[in-house]
Amino acid sequence: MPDYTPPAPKSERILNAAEELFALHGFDGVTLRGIATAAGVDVALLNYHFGVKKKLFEVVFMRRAEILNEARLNALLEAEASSGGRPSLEQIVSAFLRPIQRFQLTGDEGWRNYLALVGWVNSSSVWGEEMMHKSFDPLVTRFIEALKKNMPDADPQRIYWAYQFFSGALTLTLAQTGRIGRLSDGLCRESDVETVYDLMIPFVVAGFRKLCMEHPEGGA
Amino acid sequence: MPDYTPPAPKSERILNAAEELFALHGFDGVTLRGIATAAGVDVALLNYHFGVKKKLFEVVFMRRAEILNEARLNALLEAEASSGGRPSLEQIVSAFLRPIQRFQLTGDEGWRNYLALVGWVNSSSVWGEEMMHKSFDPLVTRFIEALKKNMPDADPQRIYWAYQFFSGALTLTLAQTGRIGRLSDGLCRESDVETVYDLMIPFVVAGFRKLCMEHPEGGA
DNA sequence: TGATGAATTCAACAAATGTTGAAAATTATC
DNA sequence: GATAATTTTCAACATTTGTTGAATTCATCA
Repeated sequence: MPDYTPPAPKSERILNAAEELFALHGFDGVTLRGIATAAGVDVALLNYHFGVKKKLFEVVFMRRAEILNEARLNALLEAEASSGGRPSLEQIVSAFLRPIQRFQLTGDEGWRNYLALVGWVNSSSVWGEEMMHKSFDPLVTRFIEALKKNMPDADPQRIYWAYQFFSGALTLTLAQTGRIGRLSDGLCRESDVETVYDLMIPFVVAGFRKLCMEHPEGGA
Repeated sequence: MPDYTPPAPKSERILNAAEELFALHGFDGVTLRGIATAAGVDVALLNYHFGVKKKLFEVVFMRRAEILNEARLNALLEAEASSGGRPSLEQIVSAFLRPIQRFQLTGDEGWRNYLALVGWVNSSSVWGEEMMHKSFDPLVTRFIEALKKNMPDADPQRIYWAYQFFSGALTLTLAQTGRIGRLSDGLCRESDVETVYDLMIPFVVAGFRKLCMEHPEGGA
């Protein structure tokens, strides 16, 4: 007989339904009534708990961002600790990706939806920028510092660009568009979380090395 | 005194306005009245020329797809011809990217908007899939065949995944989110089309090499 | 039990949306 | 220059949208 007050389940059902629908259709493609129906509550309850629509979206977006940021930061700190402050490129990139994989491997539908949502927001030109900046850029800046330290001779511009390519490769995969499945005629599945990061990490690391650790005149 | 009948300018103004607004806000974030106002025409004209909203979007999306596909195919054919049917990895990747750069370098606002729109659709889970598939996958399949031929010993799965990462890196950059500018504090600008492909090509080529041309047990 | 406050639903609002049919204007054809 | 066809606008429609205030249910606790 636990004596804690269980959190109001309906407000969480709203957030979960909103998470899924926003991930599928984006901000403007979702109606408050659609969320309410999916959550099995009245429309007015959304306003009662979370205010206007945009505020609801922000709550959904921030809810798991902090958890993910903390997991990533811990992974980076651990990599730095276990390497005497000199983590390898693989370790840095892995610290950025493996926590995501861990959350996906739990099978939690919510995390899958959330990560697809991040993929969506990251590619959304107008107001995705503000939200990505506020919720992720502090941590990203920390990772980029680690990259700069790992490659002190690299042109910072190249590190930023390599990160941009890295970020694009990641977020497209998170977005769960199903395109690679169709393109490969079922040979590859985006849901194959077990192996995708085993491929993404070497791909990205090789790109970083080429871009940041070789001189431009390095050969054909 | 030219005797050709000039194409109805208003229907093109509609397409251009729609192109820009869809690229900025996505399908559901744009209203027909917003497009009509931006184009300086009446709302009903959109239905008259292009039918329902989704049809208008498809026209916008297909309009430049064929041009881009043709330019890319020609670039690939040229690379194959100039190499005796054995283009290098750099040549294949360049044939995929340089035509995009060429269109961007013309300074044509329409192409910039269109390419941002492609970036948006590519990351959009639900109905982006169908449109990307119909308009781009035939050409993409052709490129993947060239990649397979270039790396005959590679596991096809790895080629598809490497292409997925490639595609993500490209489309995030096309999406023009402005994020890298903010992250790098103005050091890098997405609009710097002159140099971004000079970096993207070696990044991607190195990733392909690592993933598809080395044995999995290849070293730490 | 009864009273207080929070959580939830009901009903409805004004505004905006996609779409359409008829009228007006423009262009092409003879 | 009259007629037909195309293009464009006008005005309005039925829905849907986000949002809100009042009413109702539920939980807490003296």
